[in-house]
Amino acid sequence: MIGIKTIREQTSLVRDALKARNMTGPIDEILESDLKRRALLVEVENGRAERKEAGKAIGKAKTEADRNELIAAQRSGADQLDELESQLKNIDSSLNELLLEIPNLPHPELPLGGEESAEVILIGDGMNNEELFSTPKSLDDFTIEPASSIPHWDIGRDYGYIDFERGVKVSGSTFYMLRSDGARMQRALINWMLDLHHEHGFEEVYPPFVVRTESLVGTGTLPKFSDTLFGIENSDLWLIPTAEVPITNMYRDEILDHAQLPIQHSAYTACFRREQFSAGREVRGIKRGYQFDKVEMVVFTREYESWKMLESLLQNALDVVRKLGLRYRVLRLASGDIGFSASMTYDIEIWSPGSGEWLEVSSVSNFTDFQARRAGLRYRSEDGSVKHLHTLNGSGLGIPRTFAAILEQNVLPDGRVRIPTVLQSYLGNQEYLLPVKSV
RNA sequence: GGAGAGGUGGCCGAGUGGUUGAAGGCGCUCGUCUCGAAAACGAGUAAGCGGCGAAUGUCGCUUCAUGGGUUCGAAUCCCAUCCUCUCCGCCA
Repeated sequence: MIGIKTIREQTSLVRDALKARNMTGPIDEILESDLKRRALLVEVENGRAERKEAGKAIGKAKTEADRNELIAAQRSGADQLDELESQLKNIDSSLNELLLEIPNLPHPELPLGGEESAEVILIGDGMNNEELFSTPKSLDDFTIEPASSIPHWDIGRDYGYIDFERGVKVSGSTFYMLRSDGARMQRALINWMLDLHHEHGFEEVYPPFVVRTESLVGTGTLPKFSDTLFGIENSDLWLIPTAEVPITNMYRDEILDHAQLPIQHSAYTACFRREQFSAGREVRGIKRGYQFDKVEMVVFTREYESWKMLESLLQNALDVVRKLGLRYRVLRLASGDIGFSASMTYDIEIWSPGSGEWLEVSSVSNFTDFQARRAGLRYRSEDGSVKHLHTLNGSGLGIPRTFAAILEQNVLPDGRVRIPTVLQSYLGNQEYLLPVKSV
C-alpha cells in the first residue's frame, strides 16, 4: 500500500497517479476518514491516560472505602471510553480497507496509456543481432509477421511431447500432460534456469505452493483479485499464482540488517491462476492454463538501489532468453498497463512462429515499498533508522511458453526437435528431443 | 486423529489481576582502562501511531502469538483461532 502520509501530504501526486493508471480511487473518502480517525484518536488517548492514572490511584488506595469510591468514580469514564474505542476500531478497519484498494504509484517516466502504448526498447535474436533503441519505438512501428511454422500444439500432439486429451480427461479444460522427451525437456529447462540464476548470485528457495490469505494481501493480490485465485475449501489457504507470493512473504514482519542486502532469491514453483479466458485461440496449446510452471526471481533491496536492481534483474532474465537462442523483444509497459503493485514493469516477449504472436515469458517489476508496507518488510539502515525495503521480481522464465517457442523454432520435418546447446547436458547430452508415436 | 505442555523484547528467561514496556542474563553500541585487543567496570539499547514544534526534539497512546470476553483496571482470569514441542496412532 502507499502510506497514509503520502496520501495526506502529496494528495495531488496520488490523484495524478490514479489518473495515469486510468483508475479512480476513494481518495476523498480516505482523507475524510483519516481526519476523523486522528481526532478520535486524540480523544481515546486522553481517555486512556486518565484511566491509567485512576488505576494507579485505586491500586494505592489505603482503605476499602477509599478504593470503592475511586472505582465508582471511574466507572462512567470507562463506559465512555469503551464507546470511543469501538468507534476508533471501526474507522481504523474501514480506513485500512480503503488503503488496500489504492494501487502503487507508477513511475513518472512511464509512457501514458494502456496496453497499446508500451514502448519497445530492445529487440534481439539469441546472442546475436541485438538492437537497443535509444529512443523507444512504438508497437505500431512493427508489423506482425504471419505464422511461419507448425504451431506447438500440432508438434506436441503429433510427436507425443504433449498429451492434451488425457490432460483434459483427468483435470478438465486447459490442462495437459507432458510426456517422454516433452516432460524431460520441461525438467531440463527448470534445472538449467535455476543453475543459471545460482551462477548469477541468487539463493535458491523451494517454497510452499500453498499460502495463507495474509501472504496474498502482502503482495497485493488480495483483497482485490480473489477471483483469479484458487482457494482451498475449509481452510484459509490458496494455491499460489506465482512464487512471488511465498518468497516475498519470507521476511514478513522482520527487520533485516542493511548488511544483508540486497537479498536475491530464485525459485521454481507450479503456478495456479483461475484466469477468465475465452476458449479457442487464446488458450490454444500450452500458452495459458490454470496450472503452469515458472522459475521466478525475487529481490529485496534498500530503497536507493532498487532502480539499478530493476535493470540488472532484466539482464538476468534476458540472459536466459539469449542463451536459449530465442527471438525476443523487451517492452516497457505504459502507466495504465502495469500491475496493481508495480511502479515500473518490463515485459520480455518471445516470438512464437507457430502461432504468429509474441508471447510474454517474463515480467520484471519494481514494486518500490508498496509490498513492503503491506507485508511489514523492513531493514535497519546504515544510520540506525528503520526503513521499508523495496521489492522486485521477474520471471526467469515462464516455462510453457518458452517450451512452445523452442518446439516451433527448432522442430525438424521428422518430428525431432533440436535441443538448445545449453540444455543438452541436462538431457543426457541428447541433441534432439525424440518423438514418440505410440501414444 | 488421541493425550499433554507451551507461545513474553534481537536471543534466553522472570513475572498469576493494580506505579511492569515489562526483573535478570546474553548480544549489540558508546565510554573508562590499554601501545592495541581481551577482560573488567560504567552508560545506553524495541516498534507502531498520534499531539505540539521550523527543527535536534518533546509529550502521549498502543503492542507480552492473534481475535473476542470478564473487570474501574489484564502479560496475568475465560473463550476461539493460529503456531511450537512431547508421547501415542496413522502414513509417502
